[in-house]
Amino acid sequence: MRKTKTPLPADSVAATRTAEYKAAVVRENRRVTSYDVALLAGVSQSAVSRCFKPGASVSPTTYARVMKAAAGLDYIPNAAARSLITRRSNMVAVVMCHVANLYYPEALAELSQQLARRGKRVLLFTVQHEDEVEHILGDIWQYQVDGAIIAATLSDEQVQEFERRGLPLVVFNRNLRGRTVNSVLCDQYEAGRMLATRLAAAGHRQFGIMAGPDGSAVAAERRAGACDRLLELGLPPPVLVTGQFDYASGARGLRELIERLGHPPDAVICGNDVMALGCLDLARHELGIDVPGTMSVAGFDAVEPTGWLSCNLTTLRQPMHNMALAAADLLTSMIESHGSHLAEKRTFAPQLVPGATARLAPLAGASLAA
Amino acid sequence: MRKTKTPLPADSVAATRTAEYKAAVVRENRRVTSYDVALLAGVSQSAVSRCFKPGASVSPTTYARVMKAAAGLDYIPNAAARSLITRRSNMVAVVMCHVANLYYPEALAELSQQLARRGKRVLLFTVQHEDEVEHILGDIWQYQVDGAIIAATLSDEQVQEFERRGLPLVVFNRNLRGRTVNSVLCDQYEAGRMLATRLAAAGHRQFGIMAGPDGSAVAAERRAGACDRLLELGLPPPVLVTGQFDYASGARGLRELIERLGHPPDAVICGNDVMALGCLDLARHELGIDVPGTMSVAGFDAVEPTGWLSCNLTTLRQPMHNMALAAADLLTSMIESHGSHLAEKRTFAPQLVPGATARLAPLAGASLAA
DNA sequence: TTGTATGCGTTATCAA
DNA sequence: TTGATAACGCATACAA
Repeated sequence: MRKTKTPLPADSVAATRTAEYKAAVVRENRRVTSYDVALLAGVSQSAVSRCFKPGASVSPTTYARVMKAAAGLDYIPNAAARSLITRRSNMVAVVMCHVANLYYPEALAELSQQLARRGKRVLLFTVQHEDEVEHILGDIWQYQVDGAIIAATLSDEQVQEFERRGLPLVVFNRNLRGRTVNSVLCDQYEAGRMLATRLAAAGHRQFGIMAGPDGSAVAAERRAGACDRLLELGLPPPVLVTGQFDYASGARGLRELIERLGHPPDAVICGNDVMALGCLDLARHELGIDVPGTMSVAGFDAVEPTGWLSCNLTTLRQPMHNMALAAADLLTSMIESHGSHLAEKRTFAPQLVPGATARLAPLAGASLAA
Repeated sequence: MRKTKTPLPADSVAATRTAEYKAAVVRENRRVTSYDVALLAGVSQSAVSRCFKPGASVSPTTYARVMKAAAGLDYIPNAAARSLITRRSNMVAVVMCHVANLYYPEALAELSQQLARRGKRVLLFTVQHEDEVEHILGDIWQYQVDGAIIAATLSDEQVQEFERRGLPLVVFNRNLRGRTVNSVLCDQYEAGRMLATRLAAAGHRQFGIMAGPDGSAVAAERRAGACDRLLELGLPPPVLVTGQFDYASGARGLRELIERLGHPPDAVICGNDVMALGCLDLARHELGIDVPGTMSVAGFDAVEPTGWLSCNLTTLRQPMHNMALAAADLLTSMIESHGSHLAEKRTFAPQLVPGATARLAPLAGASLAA
């Protein structure tokens, strides 16, 4: 204790006491708790707790003293302890497959933002293939998240486990047939149909379809939509190849299409943009094919590079912002309703981005206006 | 109770008891706890706890009984409760600025994977601008993460707060001058120098430098490296413009360069790849400039599209995989050493990706061999 | 190896 | 409005 002739001003005394407290906490290798703050502020621990709960009843003077003590001690409530009793962790598990791919980051960024706006943080689970999801479910249960948004295909058993555990679940961009589960998706089947319709209307007859990998549900639906529509229209059966959703696959796919047909198809519908760009580059820069003069190329997703001059791809956009918003809303609503929320499927329409790599017929509405 | 003439087989009895337990848990609106498992397995709660702790001493029979009971009740230890006592949440905060940008997703995916391998999960904090970081620090303290990896510039005070709270911190790809803080980075200054050197050696004299936004430390270092090197080489002062790291900025920047010079520069060093591609597209497709014949264009990051045929950009690659690995290692080591880990800065060299948008002189070594 | 007892840091209930 | 007290679900020291 330092001795002074004149008594210390109140502020200084407070500062000294605060410093002593902090030293004690460090010495005893503890964390700063609400109890420390209470002691320093001269109130009960529950008073401190109430000060950090919005809308609790505390007198202004108590509040001020507590906040001052808390600030001095760098006190922040411990979310783990809180979640133990409130049963709310304010964390949401987000599961994604290829975060490094071009389309997921946008979804993730939007989700993170929308959830943050609702006071929830994203606990991220990345996985290389969709079938690895099983391995991380255990972690999801452990971490006591308030809910999960999963951009992967779940089995019936897996969905049931969510239900059994009462864990709110939103499936993102996967169409789980036969299961009533909350989901947000872009209508991939319709997207495939739409592209086929518009291309066919422009006079293309021989189609090549370069689908995504076999494991992908999204790929399967886009392919099915396009194929079904072409069949309906009575066009010659399209030639079908598959790729891995990557750039190299796009080039390989086009080579295979040409080999099987003996010539380039009139139009190539690619499973996603990256494949479409691989296809496009090969056609233009290696094979010297006139796109869209003699061959049209289109993709899905409208990822950023498709808007660039040198790409300017014809593609279909998924309204990612709205989808993320919907997912966050659905999940929040489930969390808040404690399971009484009815399962809902929110499907968004894809939006055609004309680009310059495909000849498209004008819309019916446009021709009327002409 | 169902009455049966013959006694139920042991398995069936167990199943019935398990079902009763589950029903009770639901009825009382509780969660399944280690205590429930203990009761069902006929052991103490601590025995259950030990069964879920790797390397604890439990007899095989106890272990088997506990695990059976646990499986029957879908029991999983509660990580929040555990973290309260172990002081480990097994969560790491990752803070990033524009997750939707092309370069971050790769970093995030790598980080998530490397951390998962070490038993840690990523709690994601996304932010629009680097100066918003301040707002999320409070959340970081709350969530009791074991450490943080931050891809944003921190102020001295902010770094000090991490130290004060004893929270392990790794700064990702930001060079915090004057502060001893663990960081992993790619040498952006050297990258700028390298590009200037190689372009100058190929005979380019009049440079345009299209830097990234003013707020970005990475942008500033790349620009400084290039400028300093050009000055050293005694070349005419480069014309300097800035952009926002986006595609549109690249085109705008080139227009501005041409306007200020009266003609295209010999070479444009762009602050990142996306701007470089914007610049390149404008030059080739709108202005009809021969790239790299009369003007060279180069960028930084080697994001995926730069490898595509129609882009094939000359750029510098950051060894993201190694950087993520280093960051995860640094952080784990800090966490495990309880603060005795000495601050370390791990700097990785950028790697030139020649591409086809810039004339580059052969390396000194190559010319010797000739 | 096993069980008992205690504490982690908070919120919630209730009486004052 | 305030304070005492009891959970929340687990891990750990200690005794058996």
